[in-house]
Amino acid sequence: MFHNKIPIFALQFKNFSKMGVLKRIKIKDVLDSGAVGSEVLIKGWVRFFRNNRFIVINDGSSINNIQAVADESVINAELIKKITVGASVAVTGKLVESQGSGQSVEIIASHVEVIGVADPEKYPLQPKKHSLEFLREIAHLRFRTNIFGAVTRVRHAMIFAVHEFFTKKGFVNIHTPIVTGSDCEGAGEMFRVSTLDAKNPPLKEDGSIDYSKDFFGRETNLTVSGQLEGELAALAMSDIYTFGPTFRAENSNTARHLAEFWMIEPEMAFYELTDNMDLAEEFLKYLLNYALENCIEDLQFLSKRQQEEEKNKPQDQRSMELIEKIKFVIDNDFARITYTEAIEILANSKPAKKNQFQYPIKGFGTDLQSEHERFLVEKHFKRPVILTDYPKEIKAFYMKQNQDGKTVRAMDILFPGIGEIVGGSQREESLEKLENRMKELNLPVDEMWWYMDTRRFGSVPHSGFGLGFERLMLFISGMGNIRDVIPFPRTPKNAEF
RNA sequence: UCCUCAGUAGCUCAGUUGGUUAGAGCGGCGGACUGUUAAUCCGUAGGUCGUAGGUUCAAGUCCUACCUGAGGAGCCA
Repeated sequence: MFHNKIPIFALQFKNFSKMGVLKRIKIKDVLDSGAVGSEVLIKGWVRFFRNNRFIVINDGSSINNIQAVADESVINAELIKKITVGASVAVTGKLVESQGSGQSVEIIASHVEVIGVADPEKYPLQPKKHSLEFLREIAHLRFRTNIFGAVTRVRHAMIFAVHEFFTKKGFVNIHTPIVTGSDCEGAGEMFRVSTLDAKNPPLKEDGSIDYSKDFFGRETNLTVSGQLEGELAALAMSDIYTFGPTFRAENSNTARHLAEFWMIEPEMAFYELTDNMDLAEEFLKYLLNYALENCIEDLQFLSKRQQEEEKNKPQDQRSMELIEKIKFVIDNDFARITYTEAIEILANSKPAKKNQFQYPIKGFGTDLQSEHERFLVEKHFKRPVILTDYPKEIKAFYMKQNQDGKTVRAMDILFPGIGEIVGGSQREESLEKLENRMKELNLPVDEMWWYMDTRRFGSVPHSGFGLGFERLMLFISGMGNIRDVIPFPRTPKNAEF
């Protein structure tokens, strides 16, 4: 996806090593080159083998396969038995225009080698549709399917685009710690990290576990967010971002939650809430646009897959066509409203008046539920929505308090079908206000001395947000389950592979 | 964690109010086939019906518990 079309002479030149030996070329490059007449060597895995003659091969470089045509003179009966779905092969031959109708070019094989056989009695992937649930059980092999090939390539493109966007904007990438000693990151249950003997841990006099004997000399966990450390860096480097794994030990069993997921967290000094929203919106649109420009074939395939999956659904429950949906988000401003305005809209909405909300809107202070967010995004505004200025009670301690004494400078971006894709805020830069809020919430101010120091010395207004990378992948791929947009999902009761 | 649904061949599923020997398509295996497109055609093997109890003359089918998965909810990104 990052290669330009290679002119024929270039392909022919790259085709051979200095020793004059034919070099392997990726199938994507062969197809893009259109270098009909060239001698090529391709290597990959057999997807189909038809009529003892047509070997269809994929090497992961493209959603598209290449067909090799092998005469009896090239593959004898013994070799034919080894060419099965899933086997790895190397094919040498001349690239020609195809006589068949399913592909524009194909390779007339002069030599076929089976590199590794795949016992067809045991190989679980058949040339037919498999359920996504079944493929999850064979996650080690599902890269070999069209769907996961496409998702994996798009995922890579998005990773690259994240770094490109921030690099272009002068942001600095920070690796924040994965093992953390702070227990007030306030984002849910954490996984303990310990080298103590689980059956027989050292105890203190009162019978509690003595973590001073543990590896780090204190109780430690896997991080639930790199934000606090990100703030430290931003208050010196100006603009930073993190892109790392995050762990939540919540017993969440949904299509939108993982116990281990990847999060992008930019943190910007001298940014107020509006700057923060502007950046987040620009960022999301950049990523979507990057996908359209670099992954169109994969997106077209994923779009077809989604439509196929949804064809049995009633018309009004079907998703907008994937590429159309992506373009729509790029082309339209996100709606921006305050929490208080959202409550008003919801209170006056049809479902509220007809008592159709499972959780009724009880005015200011009501925590918005999925059904409310969905109404705002999918029914009322019909585009992404940024909600700001939430009641301080339902948000984290570090968010900047507004003058009204009731709300904080938070912002959540809600996407259709996904819900919250971004959560962020302007941070409280006043040492006094931050300390008071932490005391109200019984948070250990002393233990957080390093965090408080940034407010003590040269504090400035600053903001940041977190983007759940897999949620972005859900939106961009049209997949319905977050377990299908990460190679090896970690969820309650599942850490296989 | 809560609610609902599901678990039958390698995969996708059918299996009636409990009643003889549990079926199909795909895949596999054997064979045919030199321009196929999820190739096609002929033949064939393959099942402790999620696990453990229970009800019954009789359980894939009914009951209980547990395991696993899916959809929805909560928590959130």
